[in-house]
Amino acid sequence: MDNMILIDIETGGFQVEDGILEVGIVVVEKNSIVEVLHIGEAEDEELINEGMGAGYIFIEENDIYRRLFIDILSRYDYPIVAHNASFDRKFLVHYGWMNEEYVVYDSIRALKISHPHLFSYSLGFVVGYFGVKQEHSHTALSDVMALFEVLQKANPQSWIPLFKPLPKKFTSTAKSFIERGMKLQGESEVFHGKHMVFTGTSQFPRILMQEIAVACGSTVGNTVNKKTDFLICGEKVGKSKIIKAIELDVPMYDDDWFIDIVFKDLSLEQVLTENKGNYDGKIVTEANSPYKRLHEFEGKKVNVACLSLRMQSKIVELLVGMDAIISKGSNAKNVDYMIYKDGGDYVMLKEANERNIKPISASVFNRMLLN
DNA sequence: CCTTAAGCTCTTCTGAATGT
DNA sequence: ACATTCAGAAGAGCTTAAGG
Repeated sequence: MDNMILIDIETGGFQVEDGILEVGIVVVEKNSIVEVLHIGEAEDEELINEGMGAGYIFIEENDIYRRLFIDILSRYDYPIVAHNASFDRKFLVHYGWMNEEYVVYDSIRALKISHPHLFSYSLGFVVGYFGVKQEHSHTALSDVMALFEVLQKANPQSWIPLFKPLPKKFTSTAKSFIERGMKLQGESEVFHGKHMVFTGTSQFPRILMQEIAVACGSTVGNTVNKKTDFLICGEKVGKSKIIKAIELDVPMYDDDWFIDIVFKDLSLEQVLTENKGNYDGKIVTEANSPYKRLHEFEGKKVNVACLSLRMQSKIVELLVGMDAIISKGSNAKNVDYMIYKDGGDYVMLKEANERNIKPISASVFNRMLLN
């Protein structure tokens, strides 16, 4: 993507009501920066490099700044790119700084496609992975400049725009009820000897609709034929079944008609079932692993500390595969290497040199595995 | 020829994970 | 807290083969 408007905002919190403190903007044309703009009003100069908007006043309702931003968008009209763009978009749309129709791309998504095997895609991590120098992280302009550098090095080719925010999904009580499992109660002969076929989606899953029909004395088929007495139609009906029903003069009713009749005699009882969950750790064999085996860790003691649990277990798994000896905890002294979280400022890091420990950030380790 | 059901494909739904 | 993605599961339709 040749032209884009990179942005980053710092806010007062996670919710839109928490307001906007800083906006950083970098306009890019053909891989070069053509305009840089920082919108923010410092209240305390000493705090402004602390990050997360510290030292700045709230500007979300300031019309001069809002116009400044809108002006940039109208002058360039390039797509907006941000790291976790939906977050920035939510704030900017809420305060009328941009229209929700404006085309927005998420750089995390693009980086996931171009570099699929990173441990993390947070800005801090990718900055480390691509060896970008950044002094003041979590300040709007510094972050957006760092994002520019990262994108220069990563050069992602696949950009998929964010969609417009979707309205909240409608979930009826009936629907959430059925998701936990149902048991049919009562007896009925209301459809005794009949043969019926269902099409489309209904308030209840097809299998339950069929079960209800059977409980009422009916038989159930999958295709309409001359034995069929009724075709029960929900939403999004099957074309072929409708055509066949018209052809064979089979009466068609909607699913409400069916439900009204059967629930005069029957009732549904909720049955609690366990959520199965569908997450099973994938088995990664050495043959299909994207990561290299690094022989320099073989038989060495490696300390892993101050990492997120997910990243720690990933790194430990890889190191164990390399026959390294793992030490956990943040006070290991007698080790050969330590792998630490990017951007962390740890006591052990400072002492590493005099203890003859080689420190490696998680992003650099990630890079070693993929090079 | 007719009916049934298995098997395939496509879509929708879901929980978990992840970012700020 | 919330939006979003991901990947697997489930739902539904269509096609086809088998059997009467």
